[in-house]
Amino acid sequence: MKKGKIAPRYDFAKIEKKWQKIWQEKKLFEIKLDGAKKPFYNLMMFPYPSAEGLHVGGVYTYTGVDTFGRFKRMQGYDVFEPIGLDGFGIHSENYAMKIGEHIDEVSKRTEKNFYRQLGSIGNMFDWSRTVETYKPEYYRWTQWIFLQMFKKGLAYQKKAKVNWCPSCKTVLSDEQVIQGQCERCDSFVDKRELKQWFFRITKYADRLLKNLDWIDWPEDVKTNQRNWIGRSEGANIKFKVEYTGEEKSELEVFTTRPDTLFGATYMVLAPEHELVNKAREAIENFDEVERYAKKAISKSEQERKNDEKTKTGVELKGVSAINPVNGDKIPVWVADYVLAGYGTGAIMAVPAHDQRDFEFANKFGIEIRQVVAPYFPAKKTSDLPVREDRKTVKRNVVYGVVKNPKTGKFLMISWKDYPGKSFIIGGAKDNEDIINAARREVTEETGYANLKFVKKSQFEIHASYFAVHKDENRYGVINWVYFELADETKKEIKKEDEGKHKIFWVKEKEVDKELPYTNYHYAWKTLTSGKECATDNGIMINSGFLDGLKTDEAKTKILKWLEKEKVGKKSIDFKLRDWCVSRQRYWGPPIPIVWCKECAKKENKTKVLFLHGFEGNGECNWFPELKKKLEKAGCEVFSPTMPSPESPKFEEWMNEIKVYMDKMGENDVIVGHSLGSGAAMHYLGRTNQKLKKVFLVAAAVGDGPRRDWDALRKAWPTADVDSLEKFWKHKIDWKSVNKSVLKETRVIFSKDDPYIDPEHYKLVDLDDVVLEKWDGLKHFITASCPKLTDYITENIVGDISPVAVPVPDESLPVELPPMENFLPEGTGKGPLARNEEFVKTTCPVCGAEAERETDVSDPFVDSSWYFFRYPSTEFNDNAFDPERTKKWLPVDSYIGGKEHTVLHLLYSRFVTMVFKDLGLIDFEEPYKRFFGHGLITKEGAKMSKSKGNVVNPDDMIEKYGADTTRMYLRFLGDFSQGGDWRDSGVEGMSKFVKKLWTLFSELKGEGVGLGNLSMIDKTVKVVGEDLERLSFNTAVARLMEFTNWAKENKAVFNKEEAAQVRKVMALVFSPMMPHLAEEFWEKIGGKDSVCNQSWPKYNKENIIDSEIELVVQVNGKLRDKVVVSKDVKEEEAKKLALESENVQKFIEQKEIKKVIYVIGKLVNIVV
RNA sequence: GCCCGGGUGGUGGAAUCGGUAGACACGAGGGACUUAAAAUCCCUUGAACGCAAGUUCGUGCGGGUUCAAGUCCCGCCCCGGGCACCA
Repeated sequence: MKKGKIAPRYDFAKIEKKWQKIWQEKKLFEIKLDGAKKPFYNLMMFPYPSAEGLHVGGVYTYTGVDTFGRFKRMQGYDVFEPIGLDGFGIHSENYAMKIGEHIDEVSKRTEKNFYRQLGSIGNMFDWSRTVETYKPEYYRWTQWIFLQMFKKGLAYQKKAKVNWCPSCKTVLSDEQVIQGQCERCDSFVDKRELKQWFFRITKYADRLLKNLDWIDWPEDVKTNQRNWIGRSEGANIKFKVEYTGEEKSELEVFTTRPDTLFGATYMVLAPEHELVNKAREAIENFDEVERYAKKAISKSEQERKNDEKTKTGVELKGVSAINPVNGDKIPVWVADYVLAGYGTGAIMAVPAHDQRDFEFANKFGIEIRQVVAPYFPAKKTSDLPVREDRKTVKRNVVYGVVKNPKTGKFLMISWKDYPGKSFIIGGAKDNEDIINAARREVTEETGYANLKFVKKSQFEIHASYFAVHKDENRYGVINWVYFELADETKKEIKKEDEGKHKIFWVKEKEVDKELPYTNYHYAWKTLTSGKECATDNGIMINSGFLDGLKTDEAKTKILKWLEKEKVGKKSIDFKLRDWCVSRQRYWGPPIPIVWCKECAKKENKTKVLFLHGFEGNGECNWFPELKKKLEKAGCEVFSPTMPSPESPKFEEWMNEIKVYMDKMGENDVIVGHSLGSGAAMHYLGRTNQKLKKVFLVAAAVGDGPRRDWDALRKAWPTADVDSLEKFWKHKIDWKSVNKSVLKETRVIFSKDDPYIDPEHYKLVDLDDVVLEKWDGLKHFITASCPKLTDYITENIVGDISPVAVPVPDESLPVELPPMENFLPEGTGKGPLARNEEFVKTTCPVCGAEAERETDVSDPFVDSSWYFFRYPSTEFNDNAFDPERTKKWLPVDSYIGGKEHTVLHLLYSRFVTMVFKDLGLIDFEEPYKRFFGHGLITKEGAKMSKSKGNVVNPDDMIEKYGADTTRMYLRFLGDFSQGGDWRDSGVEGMSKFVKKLWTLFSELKGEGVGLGNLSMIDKTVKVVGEDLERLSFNTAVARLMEFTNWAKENKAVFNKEEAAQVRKVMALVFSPMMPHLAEEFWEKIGGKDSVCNQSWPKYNKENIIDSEIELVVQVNGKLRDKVVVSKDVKEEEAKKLALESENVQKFIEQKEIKKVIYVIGKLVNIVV
């Protein structure tokens, strides 16, 4: 360096500010979306900013995406790189709660700070098109999407068990529950049954799965999605169920292994299964069964987690199922290892071939029947494979396994011409007892005579191989028999057998190592572990017409049979559940639904069932009057006459009630009079039927002993009091009734009722019960009773559940009202329910007073479509403009963290498919290419505030500048794997950048000329390739090599060479260090901006060196290197290699077997 | 338990199709410049043996295929992430 010409200091702060200002002023990154010739949508995952500011992990992603985007821009694409933020949601809300501020204020501050930080990292964001989910301009369209879903039947409400954190007093989404515990406070979550809104994503399960076959995504991400969707192919099979001697009903199961049907030895129902109650009369141990089922259902997540390992269950005594394939009667159990929500909530258990069934059967001593034999066909690498041209002979084979209890060692044998050691193998004649056969073989071959039988396999193994000595294929049915040596007495071995084999005693641990074939390993494993449960494919045995088939063939055949016999059919099940989008929180888009009672009344279809009493009928008393009133109000009324009302039979009445109840549902009502009331209670106590309300008029529901039946007989000589008494004395299951009546029970009685003592009503054991004590109406046997009929009509019609009316598209958005107090209360309703002004509204259809839905939607809904909005932010008539969307979507490159690869990607794919089905777009996969990057850690540990090892991007940018930070982040590891942040690493990078800065001004071109600039071509080529496949760390390494080369030769370059080096330097560094590159570009007098330049071209010919280094190996080991011309002939190369001095040492006096030449790479001499 | 990643020097990490293992860095050691330090520059740096040329070993462990294995196959171990009684 010449004296006095010291290069100016690298003042990154000044340079970076300067260029950021210029970019903004020139609007360089505000792409003209309509005019773009080569649109390239460069998308990063929607930031979910924390109020604490940008995380260095965020910088890692965004600058990585930007480096790729800038490279694409230099390749001539019109790169659109939008930014926005996903600000709604529980995380922001919780943070605001924690610091005791209002979420609204916090969000404003967060947004400002976040955008400021993002402005400093040097990305080419288009700041004219930001999107924030909590702005009404945006969530208006989120709500609009909800409405389209609703209108298509894809959004619906249902009661569902949701995660409830007792400490946070709120509902949690599945992803906030980690191993049964609340993500925030670690309390164990409960399950609460609440009405929730759902999106019917399951309808798209097949499509979501199938498209994975062709979209350009990393395999691991696709696998994750496949597992989440969880498709399993199998069959639904119907089993007849018998109890109390008759065939009563059917039980349908789902199985993925219909081929194992012959091995089903019991059935298992989920505790919630309806058959548990349906068959209650027949279940001999119903109390026990019920106790078990109820306990299992009410188990908390914590208990479930604790009990997971142990299998529990109760048999339904008196109930059995009939296996359709062989007519076997098999027991039915209820157990909580069967889940109500999957398949049909019931299984056929095949303990021999399912791990869970196996454990269960072992515990409860249920038969285990093997129907699949593990199959081991010989492979070329071990035994000899079957020869098609030879006959096949079946052979029963025994493996005699002998242990010497004194030494703990096992007896093994080795044969000539036979690899490894084995157990004592022998054949058994067809009728021969397997134990005797094994005993005989052991004694014949080893001489040991006193063997104590321990156990034999429950399980046979099949193997096929070609037996050379017999010139035939053998098909072995193998069983093992396990003995212990009683003593070491030996008999003499036959002369002819002597010398053919040797015997050994081998330690238990080493037995496995000695065994040559997989079938031995398998046998040994089952023997030592006791787990004779084969879940893999194999050959069918003990299975009638399936015998001998392989698993796949057997599946096909049994499916055909099931369909032919009409007892089953192919069926596909998914693990994917519908997407719960309700949140009982404040900070989200209100769900745009209005609940209207008037509309409900207009379309009132409430069904009402009248149940008359003893000696009554469907048209008796005040029934006709009530019927008229109810029908006028739109109700559908059933008023049947029960079988023989004058001598009522319990069973007959139950069956008759069922006929009507089967037509009724959750919004319907029963009106019972006298004994009819009692009948209703009995019915509801015996089924899972759900009803809205029950009216019990002059109810006959009390317990028996209080009644004086003899007195009644005397007072009422014409009546069949015997029959009445019998009916009356059945016990009512109040708990079950409570579950059935969703809203309330109204009991109406008169104090002067001659038949029912008012004391009876104290026995009504219900939760929500309204007692109406009236006077002077006796037993309500009167043709007209306006007081009663008006009361009931008003109560039914006035209490119709409102219907969901969608807010009209043009009334959107339903704005989130400002609320001083936005905290959740834990009542199961969101904070919006407290805001009367918000709740009270008018129905958009009928104009009547109505109430707004108070749930808000899941933030995942917001982020499932944001990329549609970016290109269309200026359009206010639709969520996204069709033309714009056609031009810019699907997204060309989507980059984001792997942690979101399941839910977010799946949801946005689903929403895109719905858009397609709505005719809004003509593609159904939103992302052409997805790339999941890894996470960065700090010195090997996860960054977290509590550990105090968080890297603050602001600090880094202040200390080292954005360019150096960007460069270091690119260098610290493979983008897909993530990397480890080291402070010393940034320091090193900082030194490198300073060096580069100095070098750039030192390249003055005052030398004589280097003559060969092929390094430039190589760098341009390789760095370009690396950037294309997002291999940033190697690209940085190449750039460093290039820099080192330039530094070494800085004094040699002539003027022209130096100029070329400087120009390339500005260009190739620009995707990673955009500010610095702009500065370089300006220094060399470049026009325009460096980011508008093309990626440099390289000359292929310059890259190929005229001379190459050829590696010379002897037996694959490096011995020498020779320099040869690039187009050296094979002969010449081999000759040169053999002549090499060092090679001579290794090949002299040895025979050269072979010389291998790999073109342009190496010569390998085999001696 | 199941699924998906991963395991390479003192450290972060390269090695794209089975073909020179350790690119590029950090750190460390030695040296130069300096009164000194910082900064900068130069050299060494997988291990063992050797004055050296060089040789042997070496990519979690044990086998195998191959002229040749970090890379492919079989069986394990460990770490990280996800799912978890899904029939």
